[in-house]
Amino acid sequence: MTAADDRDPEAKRHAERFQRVREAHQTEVAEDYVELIAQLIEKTGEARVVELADWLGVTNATVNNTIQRLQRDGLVTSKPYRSIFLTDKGRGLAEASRRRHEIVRDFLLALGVDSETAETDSEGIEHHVSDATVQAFRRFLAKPKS
Amino acid sequence: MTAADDRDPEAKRHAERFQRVREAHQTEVAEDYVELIAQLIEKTGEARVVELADWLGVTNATVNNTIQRLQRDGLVTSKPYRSIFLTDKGRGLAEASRRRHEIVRDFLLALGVDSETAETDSEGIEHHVSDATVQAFRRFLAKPKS
DNA sequence: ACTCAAACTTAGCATACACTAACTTTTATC
DNA sequence: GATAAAAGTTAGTGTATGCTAAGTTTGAGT
Repeated sequence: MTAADDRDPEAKRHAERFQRVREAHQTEVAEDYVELIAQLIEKTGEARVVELADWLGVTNATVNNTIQRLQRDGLVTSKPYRSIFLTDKGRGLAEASRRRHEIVRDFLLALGVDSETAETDSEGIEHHVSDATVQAFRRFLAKPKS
Repeated sequence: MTAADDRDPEAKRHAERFQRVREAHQTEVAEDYVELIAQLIEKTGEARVVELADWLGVTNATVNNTIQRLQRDGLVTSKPYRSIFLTDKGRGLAEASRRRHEIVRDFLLALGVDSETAETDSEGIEHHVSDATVQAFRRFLAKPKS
């Protein structure tokens, strides 16, 4: 394997970063769903397909589809025509997502971004901030404001 | 249309945000490609399939596929077995993406994030920051450091 | 000018995520 | 308790994004 690895090392690093972004993509939907499911359960006592569809802006059929994948992946449980529950794993992911989401949103607000933008952008950004960046956001939030 | 719109207005706002994130997703790949194509052309004089594949960490076949879509969308031109060129539209998108990407990366660095993390996270974040947030990042960068 | 490796393309496949349309189950109301 | 509306499900479709395997074209070196 002398020949195989003589790629431009910069290209290699670049490619690795992209691969990480692609991986993040695969968990985005799952994170959004479990986060929302947790919120709905907290707020209304249960999470139903129509509610999820309403909050996500997709059809019932799409939600159903996704819920099946989440179930396959061990994040939720649900029986036909019944409401949806989080597994321990799902609850853990929901908690972590919620915390990260809040920090990103609060950080943007602290930076002077208007609240509607902070809500929207944090929704997209939250899935792409590593722990190191979250820590940096936290440090900024902890700092006195001048 | 009295009945159709009596949804929870909070749900409605939430759904709209998600729709925006979903839309951003559709342009992410295009942005990454044209940004990289512009860089390769600048650096080496041309953009070839193998190079793109190498820098993106995907196969040649995947690049080919994507290039065809970009061509359909008017962002690049290319003839079989030849190198890839940006259209005016593609160049415009590449420029805008590069600028936004740089600001996000510089912002993270200024915040104290280590450089490898800044590179990786900015790659994911850049597609989800609105103009308003970019402005906030800019303001922060312009500010004297204490 | 031949030859062969590298580059590129094509075909076929898989998964995620979205949709509509049609159907079934549950539930609320009379 | 019958029935209609609401909720949920299923089937079928489409696009984006990825892959492997097999083929074609180009171009470099002899």
